[in-house]
Amino acid sequence: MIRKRLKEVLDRCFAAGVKEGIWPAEAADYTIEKPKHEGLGDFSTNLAMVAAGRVRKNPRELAGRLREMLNKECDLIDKIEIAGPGFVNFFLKNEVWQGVLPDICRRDKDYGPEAAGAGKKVLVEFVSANPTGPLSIGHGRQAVLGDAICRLLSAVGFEVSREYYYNDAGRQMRVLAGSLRARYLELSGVPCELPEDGYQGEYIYDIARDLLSEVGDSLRNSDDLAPFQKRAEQAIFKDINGTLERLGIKFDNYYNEHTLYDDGHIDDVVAKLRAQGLVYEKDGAVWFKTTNFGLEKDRVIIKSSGEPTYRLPDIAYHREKFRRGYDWLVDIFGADHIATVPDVMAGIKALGYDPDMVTVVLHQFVTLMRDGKQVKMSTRKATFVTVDELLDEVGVDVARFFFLMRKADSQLEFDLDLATRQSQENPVYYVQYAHARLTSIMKQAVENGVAAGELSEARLGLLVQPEELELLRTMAAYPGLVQKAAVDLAPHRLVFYLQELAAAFHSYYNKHRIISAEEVELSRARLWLAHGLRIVLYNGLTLIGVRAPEAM
RNA sequence: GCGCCAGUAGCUCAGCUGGAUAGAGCAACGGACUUCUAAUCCGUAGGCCGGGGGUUCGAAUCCCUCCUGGCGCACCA
Repeated sequence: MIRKRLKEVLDRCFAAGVKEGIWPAEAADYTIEKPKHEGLGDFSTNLAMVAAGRVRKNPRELAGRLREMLNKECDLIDKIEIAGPGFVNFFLKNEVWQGVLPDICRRDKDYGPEAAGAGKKVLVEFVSANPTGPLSIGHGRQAVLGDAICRLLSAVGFEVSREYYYNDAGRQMRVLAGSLRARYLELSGVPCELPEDGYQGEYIYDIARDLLSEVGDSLRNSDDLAPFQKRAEQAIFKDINGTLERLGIKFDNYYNEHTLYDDGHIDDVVAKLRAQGLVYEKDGAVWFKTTNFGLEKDRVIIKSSGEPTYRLPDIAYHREKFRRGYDWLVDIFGADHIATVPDVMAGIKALGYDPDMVTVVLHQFVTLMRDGKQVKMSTRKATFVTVDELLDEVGVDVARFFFLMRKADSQLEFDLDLATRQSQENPVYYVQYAHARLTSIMKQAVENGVAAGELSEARLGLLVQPEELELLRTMAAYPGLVQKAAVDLAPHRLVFYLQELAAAFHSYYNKHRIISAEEVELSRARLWLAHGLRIVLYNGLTLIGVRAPEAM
């Protein structure tokens, strides 16, 4: 907000300067940012340096001209300094910062970004785990990441649809059904080996036990895998959905790969590609000429067995997403799925759609650390830790916060020792504690008869301590930060911001008293500051799906 | 061999569109509770931003190259 106001002033001066021939119009790509170090002002611009680079003039001289022009604009700016190689630093008036508080308090839960994406429809696909077993830690990261991204996009005005894509057919599911059948037979007294590459997890036994107690041994002589497959899928989806519910995640739609076959989309995609000469037969299989799109080699889309590979439905699925009329498609995949991305993009392009409308967020893996050592996980041996087990151990708030602490590109080391610590070093509690503390102060104030009074009568000009102004500056940056985090699909920035804001508050709290019977006016102003802080913390925590407790 | 991601303090990681003196948490060390919640704070220490070249007013950030780690490179998903 404030940056925007300053930018308008600066743009006006820049335009005037262009007219006078002081700097060229091409220098318009200058930026305005917050200096890294204290004492360099509230904002800073590189305008003079960018311009000087174009016309071979001394940047400090141009900075001087800029300052002269800006000196007439005094409603925001208190002081202007020229520093370093030619930065122009702005020191804004305290009133500017104090002025953000009424805005925050009045908007309350609505305080945040403007709806820049207004009306645009975005489809976010995430989790998309096939029903072959419980959600693992990696899925957990993806689920929370995807959910946070959705929340952010909604916050900036996008119309968000959350979709879970799954496949309940094919080899994987047959193996799953075979595994269940084996366990079922074993439990009903018929010795039976797991099929090759079978699912070894304990959860298969659980499903088998339920099945046995329900239908008895009536399936003992059945060679048909269908009832086993159906049973396994139902049970596993129930489990997955239970986990997602615990995490506070809801999907708008579950898209079954099978509908792509039923509705003829698979055949149609092949026909369309074939019509363009992008498909050929070799070794009994059907190949897609991905080399036409700059890729290294062609890929099989229909196996010699007649079964499509995952690529074909993936392409058809993405085409359906386009056809359903979204403005933006976001896919969230684990790093192990990277190989599919170029193939799908090639397919989309071949079918006449714009791959630039798809953004793929690839996230790296999660390693669990316990007692300073890595917890070894293997899906095959079923030694993985499930999201459910993690939630049992650390709770939803901690799990969500930890999953969001790293950018998607980084591998995430989940430190269970740190996560389970109920106090001190745990960053989740650190932020939550700030909110609880603020709540407690507000309550305390009422009990002591030092109520904040009317906002319109509060003397916010009394908030002149460096720590207070710093808090106000940070609070003012919140909407812009959320905005940027949303369009960049980077929720970790919000997590870092919240830690920063909490730290600034804790520090302030230890240095200054908010409630004071002697200085009533100051108390009132500070209580409004506390109120505003509480709003920003609450909104930020809510946006990442972490609770903002009133007491701890 | 090829592709993607990463390499920043002892450990885990931020660092947005290239900006000024490189940031946080944890761990370590030394302090602060008769006071609004000490799940807190203050202070100290800790760095060839993997190496080497380049681009420019200016590089952790961009380009090239090499090294290390992770993940891919199926007629699995």
